[in-house]
This record gives sequence, C-alpha cells and structure tokens, in this order.
Amino acid sequence: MGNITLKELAKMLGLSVSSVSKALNDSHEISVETKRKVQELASAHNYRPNMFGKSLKTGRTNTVAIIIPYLANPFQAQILEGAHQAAYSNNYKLIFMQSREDADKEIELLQSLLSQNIDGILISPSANTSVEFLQEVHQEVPIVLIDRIDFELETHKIGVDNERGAFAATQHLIDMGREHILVLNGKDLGVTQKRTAGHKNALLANQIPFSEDNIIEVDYQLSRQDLVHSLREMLQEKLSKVDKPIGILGNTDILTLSTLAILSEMEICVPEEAAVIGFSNTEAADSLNPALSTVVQPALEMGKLGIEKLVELMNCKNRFQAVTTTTKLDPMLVFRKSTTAQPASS
Amino acid sequence: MGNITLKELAKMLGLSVSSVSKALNDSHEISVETKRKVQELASAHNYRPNMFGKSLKTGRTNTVAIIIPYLANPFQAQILEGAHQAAYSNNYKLIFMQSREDADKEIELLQSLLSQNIDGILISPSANTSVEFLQEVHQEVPIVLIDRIDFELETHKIGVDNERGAFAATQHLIDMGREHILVLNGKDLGVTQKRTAGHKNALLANQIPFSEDNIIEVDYQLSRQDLVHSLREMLQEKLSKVDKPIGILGNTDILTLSTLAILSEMEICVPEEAAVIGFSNTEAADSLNPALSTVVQPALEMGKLGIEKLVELMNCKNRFQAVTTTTKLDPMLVFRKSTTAQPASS
DNA sequence: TTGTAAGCGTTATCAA
DNA sequence: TTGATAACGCTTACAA
Repeated sequence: MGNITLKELAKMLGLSVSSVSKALNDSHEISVETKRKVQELASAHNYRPNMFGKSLKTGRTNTVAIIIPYLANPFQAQILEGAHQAAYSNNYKLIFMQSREDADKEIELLQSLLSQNIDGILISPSANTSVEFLQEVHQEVPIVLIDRIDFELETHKIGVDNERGAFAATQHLIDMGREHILVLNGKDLGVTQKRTAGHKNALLANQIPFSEDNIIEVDYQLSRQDLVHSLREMLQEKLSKVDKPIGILGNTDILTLSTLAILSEMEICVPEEAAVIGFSNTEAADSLNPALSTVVQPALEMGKLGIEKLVELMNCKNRFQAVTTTTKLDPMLVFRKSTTAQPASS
Repeated sequence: MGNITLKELAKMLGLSVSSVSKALNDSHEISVETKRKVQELASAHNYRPNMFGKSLKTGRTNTVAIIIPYLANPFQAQILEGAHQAAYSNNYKLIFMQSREDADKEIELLQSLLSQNIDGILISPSANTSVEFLQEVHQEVPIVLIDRIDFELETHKIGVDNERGAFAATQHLIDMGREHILVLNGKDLGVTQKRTAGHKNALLANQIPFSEDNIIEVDYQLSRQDLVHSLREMLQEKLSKVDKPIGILGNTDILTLSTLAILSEMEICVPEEAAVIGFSNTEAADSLNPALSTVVQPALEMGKLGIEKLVELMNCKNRFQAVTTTTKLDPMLVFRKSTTAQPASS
C-alpha cells in the first residue's frame, strides 16, 4: 500500500516527474490546464508529498522542537500549549520532548534532533546541562532558551521575573496585615533563590526585618509522603513560636497545597489566622478549599514568545550577528479567598 | 556547517561511501581495522546519520506517534508519560500531538504523520472522529486505540473499565454508610454513560433504588466561573431536599474539586455530612482539604501497554490477519479522608 | 574485504 | 510550457 508518489502520478498522466512536481507546487512554468489535471488526479489519489524526499532535497523540515524537563507539569504543559499555538500559526510543525531533568538524556535528544534536520529548538534546559554542548548545537541549528535562562548562551531568552513575583506576593501579604511571613521553599530548586530574594526585598521595602528562621526548606528528593511529613513537622514547629496572624508564601504547588491541608488539620483558619499565597499555574486554585490566591506565571505567553523569537532567528540571514534579547515576563497575581479576608484580631 | 556526511568521511579516508556505511553499521563484510579507523574518524567529527537519507532508503523511521486530545490534562499527560517510557525501552522515538478534540485537526495530524513515514500510531481519538478515516489510515500504518475505544476499528484497543470504577466507588460510599448518593456528571462527556451505568449497577446490587434526581449534570461548555456557579446552584437545591449523610461521586476533577469548595462554603462537613470520592489522576488529591478519595485510572499502564501492542502490530508480518485484542484495565481506588470517617448521626 | 551503481521521492537546473 | 538529468544522504545488491 503506502502512499502514491510523484513518479506514479507522472506515469498515469503521461507527464514527466518534474512537470508534476512543478504543477503541484503551483509553478508559473506550468499551464493552467495541466495544473488542473495534475492537481485533480493528485487529490483523487490522496497524494501527500513524502517529507523525507522533500527534506533531503531542500535541507529544511519546517519543524521545530521543544524540550522541557517534564511534560506532566502543569506549568510546563502550558508552555507547550503556547508553543504549539505559535508554531501552528507560523506554519511550523512542533515536536515535543522531555528531558526528565537529565542532562545526558537531553544530549541524546538534541543529537537526535540534529540528525532530523530540525529547523530550530526551543529548550528549557535541565538543571545541570552543559553550556558548551548547547553552544555546539547552536552552531548548527538555532536555539532559544525558555524559562531556565541562566545560561551563558548568546541567544534569545524568555523567562519569568521570579523576583518580582515574589516581591508582589509578599507585598500583598503585608498589605493584608501579615507582617510575619513564612516562605516555603523546595531545596535546590532553580526558582528558590530569585523568589527568596524578591521576598527579602519586599520585607526591606516595608522595613520588616528578614530572618532565616522564617524560611522553611523541604527536601524535594523525598517521597511525597515523607515530604508532607517533613513539611508538617517544620510548620508545626514554626507556627508554635510565631505570633498570628501570619502569612505564608508557597513557592511550589506541592508545598502550598500540602500546607493548606496541614493547616486544616491543625485547625488553623485560612485566611483569618494564616493567609496563604502560592506560585501556581494549576487550574485547581479556584476549586481549592479555600480558593487559593496565586502568583501565576505567564506560561502560555512564554511558549508563544519563545517560538516567535525562534522563528525570527531561523529567518535571519546571519543569526550569529543577530542582536539577541532577554525577555522577563511578569507573573500575574490572582487574589482569592486564601488571602483576602481580615486577619483575626490577636 | 551542518553535519558531516558519509561521502565526506569516505573522501577523508580514501574509502568508498558504501564501505564507510557498512563500517559504521558494524557489518561483518568490513575488516576490523577499517571499522576502527572509520568509527574513530566518525566520532571525531561527530558524525550523525541523516534521518532523511536513511528513512528514504529504508522506508522506516523507528518513530511512533501518539495523538491525544489535550496535552495539559493530567490524565492524558500520564498516558503520554507511559507511552514515552515504553517507546524508549522498545527503541522507538515517540512524537506527541494533540487534537484539541477537533476531528478536522486530527485528520490534518494523521495526514502529516503519513507523509512522515511514521511506523505506527497510538491514538485517543477526539469525540467526533470518523471511523472511516481511521480505517483508511490503518491500511497504511498500524494504529492502536487508547482510552477512547468505542470505535469500530479492527485493531488493538486499550481502555479503562469505567463501569467497574464507578461501581467500586459507589460500593465504597455505600460501605461507608451513604445510601443517598449524588453523581456529578459533565454533559456529553464520553465517560459519563459508562460511569453512570456502573453507579446504577452498584445501587441495584445493594437494593437501593436509582433516581434520575440524584444525577447532577453540568454543561461543560460553560466558562469555568459559570460552570462553578451552575454547579453550586444545583448542589444547593439537591442538598436542601436530601437526608444527610450523603455520598457524592464526582466524575470529573473540575466538578469534584469545585464541590469540595462549595461544600465548605455551605459549611457542610466532609466526610461527616457528605462523603466525596472523585475520578481523578491529579497528584493534588493528597494535598486537598480534606484529602480526596479517588478512583485512579491506570494512565501510565495504558500508555505503556498501548505502545507495546503497537510494537507487536508493527512487527507483524501480516497485521491484517493479526488477532486483535481489547484490554480494559481496572481503575484503582485510593481511600483518603474525604470518605473515611463515620457519618454524623442524623 | 572493498567498491560500483542503483534507487528511495523530491526539487532545481538547464535544455528542448 | 514541458522534460531530462542531477543531486540530497543513505543502504544494498552485486561485482571486483
């Protein structure tokens, strides 16, 4: 079975292969009448050009790839979604890959992309990716960095202003009358540093002293159950020696959602006794109990913008002389019930 | 720039292209010494075979594709994850695509796959996909159906036993002393029918009369906000005329999570006054308030098994005579706090 | 053990 | 306006 080829069409029409090819590509060299006949027969036989023949000849594939650490992460899935939309409207095919935060796996993926003549790559590198390798790849095919933009690669980068997000969230908690704020961090996560810095700055701007004691750092290597257990213990300890009303800034979904559950167990009312805001892109925020105020990352926009920058680079005659840009998009604050009631009077 | 080719390697080595090709493919026709030289030079120059030349020649790509409706759906993302794992361990590349529940888009995707000489396709078809088209595609390249298996296509199918899942969940609610059970359905969703049937059967098996009045059906076309609003009204109405303790079976995440929030607003205690169990694959179940009992679909296994069946089919000499199987995997019940406390005495 | 040549399905150049 | 031919990078009979 398989697909019908140009050759076969040509034979059926009594034309040459090259004429058929030109007719199907709507070349001006071919008569209107011939074009019509060719195109009719082609669609009657459901002809589809073979990508491999085409790409082998042209050296292009009209395909870009995106590599992210984990597909099953809502934030990253939204990046994908945005990339998908932008690729589609720029007439590129998009292929997805996930590195699982594994630099070796990532190298494998990149190499396989190179042998596929991919036209461009959008990548959110895993934590320990070597810049050198990215550099090498970038010599052959344009790369654009997304989300994880702290790599010394001379190219377009699109990220989120985590510092600003944490600043705004902290300011919001302060505005809601919470001067005592706990921060929930995942140990060694990439975003931790910037978000903590933003938090500190907000305290500073409000003349509130910062204390390491208010940072709760949980080991993200633990199993889910152990992680929750460890979080519970630390929360209980911190809460026992802290004046309410307090505020809590959750820097990851797991930590924030678990904290809501733990507070409920401890019979601490949210938001009256403890206001909670989390960095989160989950749709569930609205349906949580209570509905969770969130710092939302512009994931869709990142994906879109990433592809657009990539297209720009691919269309560049000499991309090594192109002016490269670094864009930091602002997260958006969504206020819901978990922060928006008056504190209980202490 | 670009990549080095066989031809170039051959010239550098003073060998013929075919010898180099054979050497790199570790053919027994080539002397050990030559192989060594060739392979050394190849890796020194970071040679990577060009997929297009290769596939054009061999007609194979070692690539399978998976098409699902929505990437950003945790359940479907887990299917992807499973497929990814199985493809990897079977030495296939996997490319992902999403149809967005749009039959036309899906046709486009399938056609583009056909022109890419993909070796096989795993698909969870959109609701209104035409079987005829799937049939046609299946003539050219093997297809395996996953999750949405109610299509008259003669091939392997892997799905979930939704009826059984709903039966078990209902039985669990009954076991927990809830004889009055509300069911939350999304209107026109594919899973609704089977799950409702399973629910009815469980009632029957326990000599509990079924009443349409206990089915809450929400229009899934509504915006998130309107949907929650409409759900709230219906819940309030039903709950006002129902004896507690009741049980609630949520057939989708949005409905279940929203219900938890609404019940909390209404100051109805879960599980004491209303026990809640939901069909869900979200990791958040553990962190909800209260932790949510769930019927978990074996998404990872589905993805894996789907690829395995596909590989089986691809390796088949004559796949049109192959015996095709339909596998229904059992969902798994996970009991958490939302159903596992004694009902309040009424 | 190595080399030659043909061919996979296209497109592009040049000639008719 | 159409056709013959070469080429893209690779594999594979078959010949040397």
